[in-house]
Amino acid sequence: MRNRSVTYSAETAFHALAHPTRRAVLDLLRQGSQPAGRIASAFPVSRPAISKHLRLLRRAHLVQERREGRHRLYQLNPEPLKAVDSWLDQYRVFWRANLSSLKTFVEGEYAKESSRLQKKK
Amino acid sequence: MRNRSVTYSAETAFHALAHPTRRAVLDLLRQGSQPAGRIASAFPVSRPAISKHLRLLRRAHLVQERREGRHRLYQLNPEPLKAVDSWLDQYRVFWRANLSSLKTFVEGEYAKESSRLQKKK
DNA sequence: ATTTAGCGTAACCGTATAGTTACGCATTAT
DNA sequence: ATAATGCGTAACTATACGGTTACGCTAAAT
Repeated sequence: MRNRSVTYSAETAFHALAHPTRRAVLDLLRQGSQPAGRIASAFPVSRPAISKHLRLLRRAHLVQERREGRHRLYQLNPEPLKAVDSWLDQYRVFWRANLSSLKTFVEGEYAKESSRLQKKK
Repeated sequence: MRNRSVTYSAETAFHALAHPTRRAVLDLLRQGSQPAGRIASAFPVSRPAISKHLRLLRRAHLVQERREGRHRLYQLNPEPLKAVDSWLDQYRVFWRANLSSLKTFVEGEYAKESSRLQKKK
């Protein structure tokens, strides 16, 4: 079977990652798939609360659900994180560069724009 | 002067990045610092709305404000993105690994847990 | 000295979020 | 057949969020 690679939007991924509990759920799942109840018991909030976080993670395709008897096993799917990674990619050059030289560059850029700014109306 | 490197929490950064407009603002600032008004004019929402987004980005230390006469120049600060990057780092191994072998690994992990799961009360 | 420009903040509003408890539906155990 | 387990969903509540308009302060322009 061919390795069909799907691309996910960074949009839903970023949104899903915004909540600390959801990031912690993913962190937990790095150790292996776990049933919903076990995931819930790892957090100080109620089971339905976790259930809702899991739904959001499912929608973001960050986890996959698999029914196993009366259990629902959640498995990590790291694919959408690639989109986050490539968004970050555009910024790596900025934090890798020497910061003071970056500052100079940025200020230079604004200087260039400055005249245009004045002219604008 | 020493290069004092500060570490920022991933928490506020993730939260700030959750909104598409704020990510777009950062994208805009990659081209160089800009005054608030110019930033606002690049978006279909009102100026106060952008002002609030900028406040959030400021709190996350993703931008820095600098007064220049009656202008307020906003400058990108990529530092907190490092925290996001290192969070992602723990996941790179997962998406780099062959997915089918990852699946096998994860299922194996659960199998190992399985007996413990049964015993739990 | 007034006026205009640039921009943040306050007050307000509708909607989304994150949490709760109550309930219901499968699946396994007895 | 009945009871218990695992887990999602509905209904509800409080708070956060993102947007708006109105306002006010400071800096430049006239």
